Amino acid sequence: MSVPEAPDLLPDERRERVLRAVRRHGTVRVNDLAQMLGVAAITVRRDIALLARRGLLRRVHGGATLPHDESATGTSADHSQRAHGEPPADAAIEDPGTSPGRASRSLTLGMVVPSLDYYWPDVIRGVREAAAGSSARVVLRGATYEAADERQQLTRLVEAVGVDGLLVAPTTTGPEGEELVRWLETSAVPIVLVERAATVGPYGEAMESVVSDHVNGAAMAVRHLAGLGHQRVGLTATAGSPTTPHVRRGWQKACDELHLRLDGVPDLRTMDHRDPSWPDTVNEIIDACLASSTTALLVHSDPEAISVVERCQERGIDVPTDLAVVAYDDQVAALCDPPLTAVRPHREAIGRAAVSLLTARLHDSTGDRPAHSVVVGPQLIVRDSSVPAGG
Amino acid sequence: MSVPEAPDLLPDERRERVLRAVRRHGTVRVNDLAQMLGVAAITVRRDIALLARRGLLRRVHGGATLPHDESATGTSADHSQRAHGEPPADAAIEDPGTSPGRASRSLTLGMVVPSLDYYWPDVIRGVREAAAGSSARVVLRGATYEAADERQQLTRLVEAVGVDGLLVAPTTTGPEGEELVRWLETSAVPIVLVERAATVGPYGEAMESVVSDHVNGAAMAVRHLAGLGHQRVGLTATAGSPTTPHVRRGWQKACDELHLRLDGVPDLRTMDHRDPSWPDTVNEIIDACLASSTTALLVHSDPEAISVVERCQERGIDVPTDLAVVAYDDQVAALCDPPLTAVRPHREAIGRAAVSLLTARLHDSTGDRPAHSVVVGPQLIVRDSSVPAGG
DNA sequence: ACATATTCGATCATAAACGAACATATGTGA
DNA sequence: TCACATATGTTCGTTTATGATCGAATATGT
Repeated sequence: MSVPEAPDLLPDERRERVLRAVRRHGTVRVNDLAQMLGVAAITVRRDIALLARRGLLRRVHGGATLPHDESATGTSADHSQRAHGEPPADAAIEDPGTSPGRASRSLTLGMVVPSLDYYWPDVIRGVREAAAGSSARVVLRGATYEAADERQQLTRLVEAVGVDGLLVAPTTTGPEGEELVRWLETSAVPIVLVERAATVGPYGEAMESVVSDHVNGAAMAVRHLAGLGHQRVGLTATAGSPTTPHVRRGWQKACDELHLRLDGVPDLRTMDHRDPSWPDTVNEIIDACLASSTTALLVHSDPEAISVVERCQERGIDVPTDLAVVAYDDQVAALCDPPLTAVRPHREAIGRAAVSLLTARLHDSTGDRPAHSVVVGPQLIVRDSSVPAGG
Repeated sequence: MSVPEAPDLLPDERRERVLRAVRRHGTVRVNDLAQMLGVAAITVRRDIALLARRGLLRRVHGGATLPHDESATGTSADHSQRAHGEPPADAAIEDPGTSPGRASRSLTLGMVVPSLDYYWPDVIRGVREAAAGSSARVVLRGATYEAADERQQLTRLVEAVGVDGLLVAPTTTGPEGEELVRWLETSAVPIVLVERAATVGPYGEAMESVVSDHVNGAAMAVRHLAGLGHQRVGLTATAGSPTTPHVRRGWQKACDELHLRLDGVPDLRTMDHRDPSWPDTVNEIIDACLASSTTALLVHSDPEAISVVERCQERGIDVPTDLAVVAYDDQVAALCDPPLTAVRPHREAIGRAAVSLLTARLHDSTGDRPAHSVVVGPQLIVRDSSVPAGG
């Protein structure tokens, strides 16, 4: 369950979100929305009243639902004529160039993700939305980070469930990873890797994949900080994460390009914030910055970033004046005080793109469709932890 | 202090930036913009009001968002077509009858390619096919490799033809390239780069693009040759081509990975086969291979590869026994005798993917769709110029 | 039906955003 | 140089957005 998201939105943006929530879930409760949007219930009510007046949704006691007949009102530009009851699909539906009369047997897509509590829920949401938009069904399996487990899940999905294609976020590092990829290669159904990439075959052809451009994401953070005048930008990243190597590469690349010094600048790999040793680690991180007069720090995973900022404040180090902090990942970064500047991989877009890619392949009739890889650019959300003035 | 920027811009430039910010982020806040642009809030407000009057964005309390029916009015509304008296701005009060959802209005896509006689016809075919599949219209313009020319074409497409989006294969190298990219950034319509990539903005965000993975394409060729036992794999590539750097990088990378020697191995950049000096160049290429006992050669552009093979045969050098040849590009490679093994960038797929990407963006209603880049994997077509016996 | 728990909405208070009017540049052309 | 248009910033009163309070209205369970 995601934390109450509280980036202060424009009134109009908020209403847009209310509308999206209604379309996605069919019905919404005032209080849920209020909590989610970080505003008072009365505000949500007023929003709903406004939207209802425009015919965009229907007010009911306790919340709102989809309007009964949308086409009659005609006031909505972007979503009309959706039969009520079927929520979704303001998603980007990528039509794979198939002609309209194509056999539209509804597809079943299998998805295996390494965890269900971090990062992936948003990806899954994107998958769900996009799948609903092309009336495909999604069968979800959560695996641990053990490759054997993943193979079991995958086998089941293909053989027992009979999915038409797979979205897989597998372990691709280490020996089991290699083996898993080789196993995937032999799969009977098309596969799209999600947030992973791999090459297969004797010549090292690329597998189909959808990934965030973490390299450029990290580079963007560095460029932002360099633009603010910082000469020494440090990095700390959780050792276990698959994205860490990419973040580090992007950080290095951008520092090189901008001729920022790297000698002595912290480049740390740490446990994550749930590890018992974390409190000590935070101090070490901060000490390393102080010792090397590093004035800006990119912190992989926003919970860790929040932790660093809090400790800085306890130690009398002002953020952003003494140390500018940018979080890599934007799940909870907005909730910190001050709100953290963060690089946000667009997780829903990843999910949507993965479905697009897989359905495009499944609909391909030519048979010589080459492997497509989609790279989704992260966004840099500038908040207060990096810029001195107000925001 | 000096946050992102402070250079005082021309009013018009500033408005372009406002517009760009809205297009990039979906919504913007007056205060954020004011700070970013280094002007007072009232100025931003006035800009927003002006732009809203032209229908280029929608005013909301606290900022601005994308206009509701962007594709309908936004692009060509500027001068032609529309009487001055009627600001289409309040088309925000949607016309009920005409637009029952944005998907219905057929799109017009503009495309500018650097040439019409090599490589691009197949890309264009892919574009045409995909566009027809989603009943979009394509307006094509050929430009030379001069950036000024491209800008003229692009301006015309946007302002006179009124395209909804652009597929552009621009010059992105050299100073004109930089400038062109900056110009593209301010464009009023979404853009997808084709076979090019670029980053924009203060943080270097990626532009939307569709490219062939020439790096891995070349690497695949090397892996193929290494798999056949070759220890020294040379490269020759035409100096003028934009793909050459990628091919070279892939070749180097694969050689490194496979621990193939690079010292003394030919790494040549040449004129193309229409240059008067080409016949001499071919001999030099072959001589370089003989001199360094290089037994395999990757040749950029298949006409050049054919030429090399023919000369080899004239000189009594057997292909593939004495020298294995792989062509990079597969337009005419199959017609050689022996047929050439070739790396084939899937040009039609490039075109199709570009249309998919652009239409997906044009249909996006959320406004926070991040930049997607599609990387299409080339295929290695193994023929007789690399494998000795029956392949 | 009754009791209880929510939910709703009128009203007021506060904060932020807005815009009219005026003031101050910064050019531009006679 | 002056007259004049344009562009921008400042002040201040007005409008909009939001939250808190509290009595009324609406569900829900017995």
